[in-house]
Amino acid sequence: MPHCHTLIAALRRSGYRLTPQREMIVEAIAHAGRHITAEEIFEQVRSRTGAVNIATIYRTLDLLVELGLVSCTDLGDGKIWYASSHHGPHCHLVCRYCGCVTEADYALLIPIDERLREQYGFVADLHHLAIPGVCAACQSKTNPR
Amino acid sequence: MPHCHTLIAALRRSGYRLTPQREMIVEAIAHAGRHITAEEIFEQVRSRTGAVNIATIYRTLDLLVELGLVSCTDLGDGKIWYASSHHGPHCHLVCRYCGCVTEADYALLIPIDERLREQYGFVADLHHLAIPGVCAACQSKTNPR
DNA sequence: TTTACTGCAAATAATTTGCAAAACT
DNA sequence: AGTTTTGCAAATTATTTGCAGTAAA
Repeated sequence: MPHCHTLIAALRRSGYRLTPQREMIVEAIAHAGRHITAEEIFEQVRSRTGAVNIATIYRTLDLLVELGLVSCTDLGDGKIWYASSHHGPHCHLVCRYCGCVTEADYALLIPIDERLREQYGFVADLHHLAIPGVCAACQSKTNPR
Repeated sequence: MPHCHTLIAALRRSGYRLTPQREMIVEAIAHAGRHITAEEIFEQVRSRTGAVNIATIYRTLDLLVELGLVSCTDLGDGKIWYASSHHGPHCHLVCRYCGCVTEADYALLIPIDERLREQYGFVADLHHLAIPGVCAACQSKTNPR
């Protein structure tokens, strides 16, 4: 488990205390290998020890995001999805019918990044962009207009 | 006020009843000329007559969205933003510091639209995409890493 | 007159907060 | 020891829902 150690070390280096709760939360995120919600982390940690509170999960996540160790994305489903910053950039294709989320190549956003910077002076955070639409599987189910 | 009449006519044509509440809600959206929230519509309509319920606003908005007369966008601030479909396609640049929202040209998303279709079979709904980042004004306030 | 629509009030659901007790360093 | 961090429970916020009464058609 090398990656969660990096995160834990970063927490320490920033002057924050290492508690068993934080350690377990960090491990849950680092080992997930995908985006997870606060609730999922809560369930996962609770099944290991029983001793955690959902408020602690939220507070720790806020901290990790602020330190830049974890990224968060709003996929428009009312929850916030978290992932280790180690998880490379990509965008999320969110289907409005089945709700499925596909990760797409980040490269196709690069030209947009540049143009937003030039034309609007806007530095976009495209590393976890959520794009709504209809997935390939749901294409046929949709009534053609 | 020609545009709200279009929406009202469309409601009628679809077999829905025209109530004073719906009329006022539709007018609020059509005349806003920008995206507004359910709460804003509520306040606006209430100041005109006092007789509306927030639940009615939500139910009417759901209906209008379903009929395709109104579009809704999640700008990641916990609210849903509504606009008349008459309001042309564009994307929203949402600043994560000051929260300001800038409308950007839709044209720069067209290449992405095409590539998502080709490579992933995903038909993106980019007409009101929200892009998180940092606006020009907040650029200087941010601590350079 | 029929039944779609509204108002009201209570229910959700995810997240946040205040405060006293517990535990890192 | 001293301050950070946690747990608990209550608060918040945006939105939804059940149901009985009201009003378009």
